[in-house]
Amino acid sequence: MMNPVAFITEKIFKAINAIYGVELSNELIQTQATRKEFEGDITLVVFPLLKTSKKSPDQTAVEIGEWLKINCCEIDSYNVIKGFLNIKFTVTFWRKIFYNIASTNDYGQFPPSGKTVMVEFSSPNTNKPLHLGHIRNNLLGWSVSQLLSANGHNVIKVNLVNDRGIHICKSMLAWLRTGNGETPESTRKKGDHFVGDYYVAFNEMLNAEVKEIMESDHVDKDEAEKKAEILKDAQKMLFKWEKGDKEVVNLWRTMNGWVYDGFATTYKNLGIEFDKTYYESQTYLLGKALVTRGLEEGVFEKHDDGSVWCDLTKDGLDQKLLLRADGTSVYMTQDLGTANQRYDEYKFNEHIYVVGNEQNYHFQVLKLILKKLGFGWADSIFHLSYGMVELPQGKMKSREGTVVDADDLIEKMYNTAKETSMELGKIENMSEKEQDELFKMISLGALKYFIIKVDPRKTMLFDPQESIDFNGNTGPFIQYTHARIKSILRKGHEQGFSPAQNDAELLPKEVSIIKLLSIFPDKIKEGGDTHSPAIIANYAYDLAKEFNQYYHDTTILKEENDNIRNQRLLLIDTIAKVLSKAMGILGITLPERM
RNA sequence: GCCCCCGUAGUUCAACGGAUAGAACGGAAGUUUCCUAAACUUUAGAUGGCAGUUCGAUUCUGCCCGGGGGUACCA
Repeated sequence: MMNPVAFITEKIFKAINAIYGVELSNELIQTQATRKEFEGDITLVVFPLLKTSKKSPDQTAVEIGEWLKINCCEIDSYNVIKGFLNIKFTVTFWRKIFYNIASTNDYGQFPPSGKTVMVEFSSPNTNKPLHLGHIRNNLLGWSVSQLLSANGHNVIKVNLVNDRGIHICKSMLAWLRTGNGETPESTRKKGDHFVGDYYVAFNEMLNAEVKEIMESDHVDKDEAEKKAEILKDAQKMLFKWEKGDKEVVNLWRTMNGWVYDGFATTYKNLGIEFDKTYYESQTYLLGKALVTRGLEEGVFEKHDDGSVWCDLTKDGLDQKLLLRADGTSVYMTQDLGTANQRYDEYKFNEHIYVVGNEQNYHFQVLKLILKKLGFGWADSIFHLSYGMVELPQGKMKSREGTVVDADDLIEKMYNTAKETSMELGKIENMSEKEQDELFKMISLGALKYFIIKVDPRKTMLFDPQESIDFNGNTGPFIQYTHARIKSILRKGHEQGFSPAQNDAELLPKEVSIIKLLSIFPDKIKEGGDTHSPAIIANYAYDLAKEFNQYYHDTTILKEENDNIRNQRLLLIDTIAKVLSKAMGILGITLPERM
């Protein structure tokens, strides 16, 4: 596949070698797309080359430009402005690039790299339904996985379900006390919401009891919580669970089952699936062996009370607890164990954890300890740390009831998509089923694009009202663009036209679209390297916008010259294909009509 | 206290150390005889502050101001 940037970089390398007799490292050859206000396609920044040329910026630029023009037939002309060498390729060159792209199957897909990448994401607790924060996690995890696949890697998507612990016991206890034997079926509730409601009920009971104790015993909140019977009961239940108590385990199984049914629905609605699901109840004991080993090797130390620690003060960090005084393991212990297990299982080249940035410290420590234990693959762990999602009124707090529920949100988006589409009245001739699919497509496209287009590392603001906007830099804008292209192609086909490559002339706008198409693989690569699907999202938007402007001031179907018309049809057909591939990576499907 | 992240138009987001800091929404004014106006065109509007490094700083360094997160027996 010919890439204009790689092509010109190589030519410039040769030019410098010929003119100055120096073999320059590629880092010094800095190119960028030429700004619209100047003539040219690709621009060389000559400042880094001045040390080599020992001449003024303009002189250097002219010398290189002149050499290129004489020695490369692909270069049409050049101009120099303030130390920037603007290079313009011939139309023949661009046509060749265009032809390559148009005839490439699955353009943007890299050949197999032989690398295995594991991506862990979602990682829900089983005591409450998924919320907006999980949605960002899920969408990120999914799109990064797709992006890495496009880069040719063998991707394994895994979920780690936190299905054990005190929080689950709280829901269980509340259900035993107030549930009256109700089930999701009997109440017609989604399983995860059903269980989540008992978690809320538990906290209400706890708060009531704490308040009582605070008043009667005149103690503060922390002290009162320690005395609360209901909390002790929950802890007893956890103890029973760990001992394998039959009744407790059965209840646990039943309630978790309800939650899994609910999760499955939400994942399906989001279009997300995993290759493998790990359950913490099956892995929480892992890691203890590693602690023993670390103790033997002197990497860890045991305190007088029996707790085990890793001293990281020499690395500029704190002391880290690995085993409690009672011998039970903590989060870190489990993660050490599961990472080790997964490496043994898959021998991954990279393991990405999609986890919020409040755990930056955790992953810093995790990698460090794995290294201290002598695991060379510790360096292949990458924490894809994403920022929080905030609401207009501030942070989401489950205690204050300001969480945005995932299922509610999906439903609201659906209804808005429906209303808007109905108002526009362009879908009357569709069947109910087609309409339903379209509304789903549009609402999910809006939601996914809105979240993915933001740099993962940044805290983002989610305004439920504004996110349902379908204008501007949004998913539906791109979907609409795709539907229009398809519509034009259908119409063209009806009239007996078909997309075809020939040597018809290319308009400047067409060249700029081809330029944009030619950098798609670079964007896939960049997005994969930086683990940022946002790059793909913004690229797709640029492309869609470019099409809209192009279509506005060019004739296609009415063009009388067969060659020109067919070439233009091929161009927009190629745009549709690239849009489809790009959005597919983000988990967004594009409609044939809307 | 210590450690980490962030601060860009009224708002939400962009910008490998590169040219005159880009979009979108919202505001103002326009466009509908190739598909489908969920579109297009024009217009006003921003780098928290002070130094430093550099040919060149939103980007790198230091200090200050403002916001968020973490911080040893929660996950």
